[in-house]
Amino acid sequence: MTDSTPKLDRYDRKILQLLQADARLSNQELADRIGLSPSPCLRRVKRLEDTGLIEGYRAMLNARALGLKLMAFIQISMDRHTPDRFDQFEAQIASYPEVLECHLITGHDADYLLKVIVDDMDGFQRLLLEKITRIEGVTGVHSSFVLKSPSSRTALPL
Amino acid sequence: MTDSTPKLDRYDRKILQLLQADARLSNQELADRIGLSPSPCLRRVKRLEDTGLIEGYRAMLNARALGLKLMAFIQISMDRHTPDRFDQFEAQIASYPEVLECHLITGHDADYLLKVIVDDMDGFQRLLLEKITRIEGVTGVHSSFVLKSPSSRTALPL
DNA sequence: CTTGAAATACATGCGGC
DNA sequence: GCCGCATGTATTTCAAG
Repeated sequence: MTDSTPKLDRYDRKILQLLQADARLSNQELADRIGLSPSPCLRRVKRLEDTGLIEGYRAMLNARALGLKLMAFIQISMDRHTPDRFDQFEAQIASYPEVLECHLITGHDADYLLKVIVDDMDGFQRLLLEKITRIEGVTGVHSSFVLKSPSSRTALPL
Repeated sequence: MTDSTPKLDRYDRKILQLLQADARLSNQELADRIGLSPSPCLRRVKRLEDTGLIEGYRAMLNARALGLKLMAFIQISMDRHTPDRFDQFEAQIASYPEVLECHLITGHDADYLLKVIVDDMDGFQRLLLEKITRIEGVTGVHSSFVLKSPSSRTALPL
């Protein structure tokens, strides 16, 4: 589905690396740095966008400067593992902007792992008690608070 | 440190929202959409960049299309909680591009939570056995594999 | 793929409001 | 603080080699 031709030569890889680091590079800059002229460079970027390899360009914001001082991971257990339970849970979760990530996982007693970000403990409490634990089928919840994040990349390894 | 004046009016918020969705918007487009002329719009963007509220602009890539088919979370326990142990661990971890995130957490028996991405189980095994478990002080490791990620945002809630 | 030229769109600074 | 214009620059898009 999301895949296709894994035909990436060194120019494509270079393009991806550079755009992962700075999405606002102009085509000229990009062409210069990969050692190609602007025309083929732009064609490659367009192709990478069209094939879905580049999914988009995002500004990364400083969470703390926005007052989002509390990050946490929440492990969720569900009562039954039926498709409708899961679908409903996922739909609800998708509507909460505080939930940055939701992963269905294997490994221990939990079914989902959520990464959330809120202003403070009060915001966390509201998210947990008024939203997450009220979703049908949620039986267990276990929270871990983030003290610090020594590393956090958006760039995938090439 | 990273904070400062939380003085964000509706224009600033709009700018942040739009750039979070599409970092490649031109200043003109941006100005149009927030209902301001290009000059003050650009001034605001620059200010948001200078104050560190906007940390950068990144291209988001499709991991699966790059052959990165296995994502996992790894919980790490350390033998002793001394600064040098932690510093050394964090420095090592920072040098592994497969580790997308490393969080120092509270909550259960683990000290760190890592989010990693690799090609397949073989790549995971190598990362775990040849790199992570060899770091001094690592005593416990518990892995959870991601089956699917129904939601994954980069945009922070405004 | 490259070069080069034309047309377009852009960022930026200044005066006026 | 904002606007709108003017200017110089950068960018895209074609053509042809």
